[in-house]
Amino acid sequence: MRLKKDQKAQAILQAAIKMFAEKGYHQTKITEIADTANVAHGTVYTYFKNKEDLLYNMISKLWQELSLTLEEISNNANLDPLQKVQKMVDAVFDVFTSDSRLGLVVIKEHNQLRKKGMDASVGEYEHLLNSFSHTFEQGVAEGFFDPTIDPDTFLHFVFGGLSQLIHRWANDPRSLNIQKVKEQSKYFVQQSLIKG
Amino acid sequence: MRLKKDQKAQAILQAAIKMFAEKGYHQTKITEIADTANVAHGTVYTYFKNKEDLLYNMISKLWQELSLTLEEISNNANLDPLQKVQKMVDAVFDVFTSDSRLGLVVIKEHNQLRKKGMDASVGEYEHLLNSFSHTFEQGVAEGFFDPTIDPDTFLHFVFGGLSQLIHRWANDPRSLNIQKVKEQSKYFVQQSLIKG
Amino acid sequence: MRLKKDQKAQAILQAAIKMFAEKGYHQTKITEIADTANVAHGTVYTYFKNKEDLLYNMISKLWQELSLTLEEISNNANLDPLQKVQKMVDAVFDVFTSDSRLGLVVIKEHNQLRKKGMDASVGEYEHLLNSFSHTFEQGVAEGFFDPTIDPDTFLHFVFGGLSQLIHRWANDPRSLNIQKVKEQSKYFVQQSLIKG
Amino acid sequence: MRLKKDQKAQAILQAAIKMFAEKGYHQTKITEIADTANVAHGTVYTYFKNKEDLLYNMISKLWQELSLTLEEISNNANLDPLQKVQKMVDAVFDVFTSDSRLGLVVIKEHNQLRKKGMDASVGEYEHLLNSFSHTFEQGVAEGFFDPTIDPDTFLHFVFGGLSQLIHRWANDPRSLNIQKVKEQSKYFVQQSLIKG
DNA sequence: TATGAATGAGGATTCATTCAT
DNA sequence: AATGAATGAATCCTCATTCAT
Repeated sequence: MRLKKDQKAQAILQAAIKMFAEKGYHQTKITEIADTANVAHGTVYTYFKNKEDLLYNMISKLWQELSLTLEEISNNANLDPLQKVQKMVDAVFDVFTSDSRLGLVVIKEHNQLRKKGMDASVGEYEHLLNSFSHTFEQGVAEGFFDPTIDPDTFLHFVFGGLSQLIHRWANDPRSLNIQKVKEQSKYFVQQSLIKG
Repeated sequence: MRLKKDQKAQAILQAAIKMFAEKGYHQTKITEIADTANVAHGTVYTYFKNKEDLLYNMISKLWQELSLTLEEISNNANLDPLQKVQKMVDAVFDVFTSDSRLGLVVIKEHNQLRKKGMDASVGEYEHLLNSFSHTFEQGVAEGFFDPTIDPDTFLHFVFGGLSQLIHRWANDPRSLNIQKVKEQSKYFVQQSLIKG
Repeated sequence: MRLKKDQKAQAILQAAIKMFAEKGYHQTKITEIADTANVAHGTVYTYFKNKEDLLYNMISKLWQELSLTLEEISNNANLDPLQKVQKMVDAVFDVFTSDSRLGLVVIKEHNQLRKKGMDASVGEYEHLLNSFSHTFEQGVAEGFFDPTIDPDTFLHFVFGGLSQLIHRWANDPRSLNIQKVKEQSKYFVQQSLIKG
Repeated sequence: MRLKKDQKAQAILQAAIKMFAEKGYHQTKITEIADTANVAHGTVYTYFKNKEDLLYNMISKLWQELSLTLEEISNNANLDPLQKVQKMVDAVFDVFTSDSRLGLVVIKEHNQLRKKGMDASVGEYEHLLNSFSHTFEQGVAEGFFDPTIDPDTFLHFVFGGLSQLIHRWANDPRSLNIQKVKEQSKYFVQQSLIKG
């Protein structure tokens, strides 16, 4: 029973991801999500508070996943700071491209939540920032990274860059070779970080 | 008469920029724009076809401006490729921060048009891409830039990074020192481009 | 459930007939129809695509009814051609006066649909025409009717005449004795048809 | 100056007739009429009180013309009652088909005015009715016409029949031979009127 | 008189959400 | 839990009419 319940919620969430990615949040009707999930539209409200809650759920899910992964990387004693940063970039790509539609939704509609002060990512984002900052400081202390770089600025810059690339790719996967893009991105990051 | 007409259209456009930046496209009512511009809501339709046309106008205006500036930089024979790229980054910051609200709208709502195939920027964006690609190739030929870099990927990456930073700043100007951010951005770009 | 559903649709349709007859199609607001039917205005759109669809439904319903009746008369072997025509006139009166308001709407607003190419009646009208033409030809063949009459012209003439009378009556039932009008009409038709 | 003024009013009225006939009253915008008449749309209000006044003008104009003609026929001592009626039918056809578009407007949009109690035709229609009634009574008195006929009913019947035929013809002039239709109509009228 | 920018009343339609079954 | 009929707030856009120039 418990399992079944989750399955239906999952089906609805997946349907919402699909539709939000294809048509955008505002252009997607609850009815379309319900149809895609093969349930009555009233059922959506059994599992989710409202339309925005669907968005909240999928976005925070991805953020949590990413935040957790970055933390693990940050705490991995077997990696040097540069390796950690490289792995972090990999992780961002992996999370966003594992479900390209979900990634697209997060990138496209994240502002939607921000406006309403429902920003689920605030907490997760700080978490993520901390993981990176920690790694960056470690890198500076160990003489790997350029100490004149502001980690906050750098993080936003890189995150923006990766988002843009992933967004392009998700919209038209054939226009970009995602593996090459990933390698190039890691290279940009490395070049920017290491001491000139 | 002609001047007056343009003035009213400008007032409405400015009001729309203000409201779209503050509340987002979908959350802004035509009535609010009209109120802000001190005209009756019907007047909006005297100057603009519909709500989306307002967005189209402001976005394409900024894109055109940027596209033109980048082309000029690209064609400036007095600058070496690295200087050109630095100036291009400056130009992006300048355009997007000259009217922080307009910049915010463009970054936030650009997808809105993309969906409808009204993407005014497609043409301008290609133009912009060409200006950069040209400069990049020149830089490679003259031995300044790393030839393994894909200019397309790099451009998207940098553009994404800059967008993200500007977006953060425009939402809360006190959270970031825009001049420092600009300098840092140029540094990242330079580090990524020049031969390791 | 099925029954209930139809009942509500019927209530809305009846309300629309009432309002369209009283105020005309363009002067009637959806809200008025909904109020008259004691439902929320949104409910109208649960059962009908839009305002025009309401008109379409009521008009095509009456046309179908009439078309069917005329066909039955036409095929009735127990009647001679003149009797058939007389019965046809009766049928027109009966259909249009059974719900005087519906009749009024059909006569008043039929053009509304015609403009949009939604003319449901085109098919039914041809059907009706055929029933009459068939009867007319039979009448000519059997020597009852004047062969110099063009059945098409005659049909339009009679239909126009009946419409006008019914229209007058429906607008102000006390101004005309509908039974007398019916008898007179049948007399005109008979006089026009039979051989001079 | 006086002439010029009338010319402009005429141009606007003609434009309105054209547009109302083509698109119907509600579907025609003042701007379209003004464009067709090659004046600014504000100018329409210099010559006509409002949109409905345009309709009123064209309709009452035609009614007056017809009313006058019928009166002349009615008073013509050189014609017997049957000849008068025949001429009256001719007159109806002539008036309505002289400007087929105006005829169409009158037939299509006459109700529009009736609703608002602006029925310009009330006076003229009574006039017209009187002309016919007078002729009919003369015909009965002189033994030409069937005294059991109610002239009111007959008039409405005939007027409806003629309207319908003219309407069909005006909408698609090639579908009906108007001269034949006229002759047939006169025949129907004659057959209905004369003593069985 | 002529113009056309400005007005704003007016109304159709959508769709997220509720709730009786 | 599941359904989907019912709701009505929300808002865009139209266009007849006015009036300052």
